[in-house]
Parts: sequence; structure tokens; C-alpha cells
Amino acid sequence: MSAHIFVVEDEKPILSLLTYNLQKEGYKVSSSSNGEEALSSIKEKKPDLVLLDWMLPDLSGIKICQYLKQDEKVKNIPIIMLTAKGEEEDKVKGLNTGAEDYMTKPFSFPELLARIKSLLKRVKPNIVSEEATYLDLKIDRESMKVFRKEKEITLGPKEYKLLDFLIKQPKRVYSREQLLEHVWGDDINVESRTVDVHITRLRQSINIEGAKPLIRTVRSAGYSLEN
Amino acid sequence: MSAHIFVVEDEKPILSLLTYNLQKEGYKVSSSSNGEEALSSIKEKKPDLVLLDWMLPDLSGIKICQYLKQDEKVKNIPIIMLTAKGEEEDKVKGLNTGAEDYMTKPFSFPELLARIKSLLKRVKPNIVSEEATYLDLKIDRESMKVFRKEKEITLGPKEYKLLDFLIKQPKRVYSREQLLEHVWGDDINVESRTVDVHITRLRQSINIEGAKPLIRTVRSAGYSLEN
DNA sequence: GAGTAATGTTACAGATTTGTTAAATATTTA
DNA sequence: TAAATATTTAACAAATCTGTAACATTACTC
Repeated sequence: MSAHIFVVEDEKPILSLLTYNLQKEGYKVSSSSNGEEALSSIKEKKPDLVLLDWMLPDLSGIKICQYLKQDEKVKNIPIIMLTAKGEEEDKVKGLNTGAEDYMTKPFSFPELLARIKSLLKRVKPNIVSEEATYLDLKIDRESMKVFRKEKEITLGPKEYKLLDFLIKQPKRVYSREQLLEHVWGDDINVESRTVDVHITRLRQSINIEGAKPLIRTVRSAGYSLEN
Repeated sequence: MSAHIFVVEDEKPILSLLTYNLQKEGYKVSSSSNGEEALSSIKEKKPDLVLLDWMLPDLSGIKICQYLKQDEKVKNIPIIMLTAKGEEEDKVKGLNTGAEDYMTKPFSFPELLARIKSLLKRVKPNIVSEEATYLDLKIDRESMKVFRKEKEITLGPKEYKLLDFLIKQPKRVYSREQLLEHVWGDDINVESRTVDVHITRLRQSINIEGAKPLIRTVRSAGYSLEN
């Protein structure tokens, strides 16, 4: 399984060179040349590593870095900053915002590659966390148990999977089709209404006396874990 | 059972901060600010994990790492190296000597903690102690005897292995495939339902009048040692 | 080599989970 | 407000999963 690298870079020539070389090395590459877009894309796709240009038209790389490092969900994704010469003084500042590494343009690709490999080696095993929480809801993937306000809750296998998936990105709305794809898998012979039923069952299970409901219905769009 | 972490660090402020925070998390902490002493101490105490500063007055961290990784007795203990900024170029070299992870100072404690947990989880099962207990169940690997409430229990070889494996991480749910892989070994010609039968037999053996059942079935997932 | 113990397989009963349907509610639109 | 649209939920049949007894096979012991 090859790693997924996200490149944020607005200089087209550099971007294509990077993409080409990285893909040749077997990495999956996504990219964006726009800061805001990159930010949401990274949160959604959760790549294994981010290459981040220092200067972007709308949002500086250092800001992106800051935002990413403040977000529990993505803070463990390593970031390599790409800085131009003139900005050398800011390196320290860059590292302090949490970037794992940096390189000065123009850079040697072999060197970049070495750094990427080294970073991936140490961070890869961390990617899946054994525990996830959302408000008073907790899921322990090791024992496959679910708790609400410290009290254990019993879920059927499908409900467990559903919650396991939803909790990865709370508040994000998934369509029934997305849920079928991710929770049910390739089994395409399932009506999309079926999702409703399982959502209902999950709701009933995780519902507790005097606690807020945790699953939101977004009419004509889907569902999300959110109160 | 909390893990034992050994910190090798000669900067007093960092050392006390680490010690304080780790203990607050429930870890048992030992430390040394001297390379030679650390080396022998680690070999003697066999901690579950080592935090190792790169620079020490008498013996460099990288040397310590090398020595530890060459010693059969302790080579399985994971090491996290703590490197200062200026030494970044040596990172690769550091990893090559066998350190499992490294962090650059100054580091965020939450991140360090996450890495520690992740490493412990990965490595823990490899560290077999002579004796393991879970509630009133005890297994003595030296004599290969099993006790429940002080009373000896006779297990067949496969049941013993199964329990021996399960007790390494109580509460963790293992799939039938995982159990086959770890308990049966490479013998791929075994049906996964066979696991069920052995689980049943193990249950019957370790079951005692008026004691809780100790093996949990997680439907469509597998089994765990837990009451 | 006979007898004993351990292991793997199968079959089947019982339990749980799942998908579908349809009727009841809820929400939006015209 | 009525009609149109979307969601919730109960009920039920079908599918799936598990526990265990029984038996066949293999490995071990004396």
C-alpha cells in the first residue's frame, strides 16, 4: 500500500514536476494551488503527508500549517514546508508552528524523497488511533466497545461500523450512497433506504436518558454525527 | 498494569517536566542523565520503552541506541530519540541505528504521548513476562501452568497457546484469522470455525463454579479475554 | 502397536442481525 | 392549507453467525 501525499503549491511548473516524480516513485498524489481549498481537502482526504509551499496567493502556508496542527484529527499528518530562499529567516517560525521538516527551494528531489521516506516511516504506524470520542460518546476500537457517558452501550455489528465511520469526521454530512460505500462496502445490492433503518437503530442504541441526540438528519442530503 | 518508561536526559528542566507529565499519565518512570549508567540500568530494569536524548555528556545517544539494539536481551525495547534542531542532518543516521521513532526538541507533550502509546501498543505483545494474570486467572509460562483462583487448571496444548496469546492483551478483540495466524502459525489449512471449537474448549476448561466467564464473543468480529 | 489424548471437521439448533416493506410522521413547496 | 417529498419506525422474513455435540483423523505414550 503506497502512501498518499498532498501537495500544496501554486507554481505550476514545480507542481507538475513534483507530481510527476512522486507518482513515478509509486506515491498517490493529490494537490491544490489554493490555500482554503487545500485546507478542507486535507481534512477530508487525510493524506499520509503534506508538502506545503510557504507562499500561496490567498492563505499563507504557515497559516495552513497552524490550522492543521491545531486540529486533532489531522495534527499527526507530517508536513514538509517548501520555502524560497528569501524567507529563510522565517524557518524557525515555520518549524515552531509544527511543521515536521522544511526544504529550501530550489531543492534536490532525491533529498526531498529521502526526507519523505524518513517521515513516513515514523508516522505511518500512528495513523489509526484506537480510540475516538465525540462529546460524551467514546468508541474503543481495541475492545470494540462503545460508551456514552462512561456507560457501555451494545451495538450490532453494522451499527458499530456505522458509528466507527461517522465518528472519524464528526459533523461531516454523508449521503446514503457514501455510507453504503464505506460501511457496507462493495455490496451494492442494498437499498439506500436501508441506511435510514440502521441510522434509526444506531440512534436508539446510543440514545441515553437526558442526553442530546447525536445524529443529525440533513434533509435530502444524508446524515452526520453531531448534536 | 502500567508501562515502565526509562528517560535518558541530561537537561534537568526537560527531565523533570517529562517525569512529571509521564507519571501523571500513569506511567512508571525511571531516569538517568548519564550514558553509561543508563545503559546498565536499562539492561537491568528492562523498561517497556526508552526516551533517549541525542546528546549526553559522556556517551552519545546514538551510541546507546546502537548498544541496546545489539543486545538480544533488550533489543525489543522501543526507543524514541529526542533530537535538538541542529542535529537534523543526523536523523536518518539515527533511524538507521534502530530507533523506533524520534522527535525534535522542543516537542509537544501530547504528540510525544501519542507516539509512546502507539509504540507501546505495537511492541507490548513482544515483551513476554514469565507470568501474566487477568483477574483471577494466572498463567505461569515457565512451568506452563494455569491457575484460576489459585487452583490449577489443565489445558490442552492448543488451549494453552490460545490463552497465552489472548492474555497478552486482555480485552483486545481478535478475529478468527488473527488467532489462526498467531496461535496456529502458518498452518493455513485450518478452517476458521475451528477457532470456535477451541474457544469453547478453553471456556469449559477455565470455567469454575461461581466465577464469571472470561471469554467474550464479539459477533462478526472475534473473541477477547474479558469478563 | 494398542491405547489414549489432541485436533480438525461437520452438522444442526438456536440466537442475532439484516434488509425490505409499508404505514405513520415530518417537512417543504406551491 | 393541500399536495408533494422525505424521513422515521415497527414488523417480519431471510440471511448470517455462533455454540456445541459427535465423529474422524492424527499425534503421542507406554
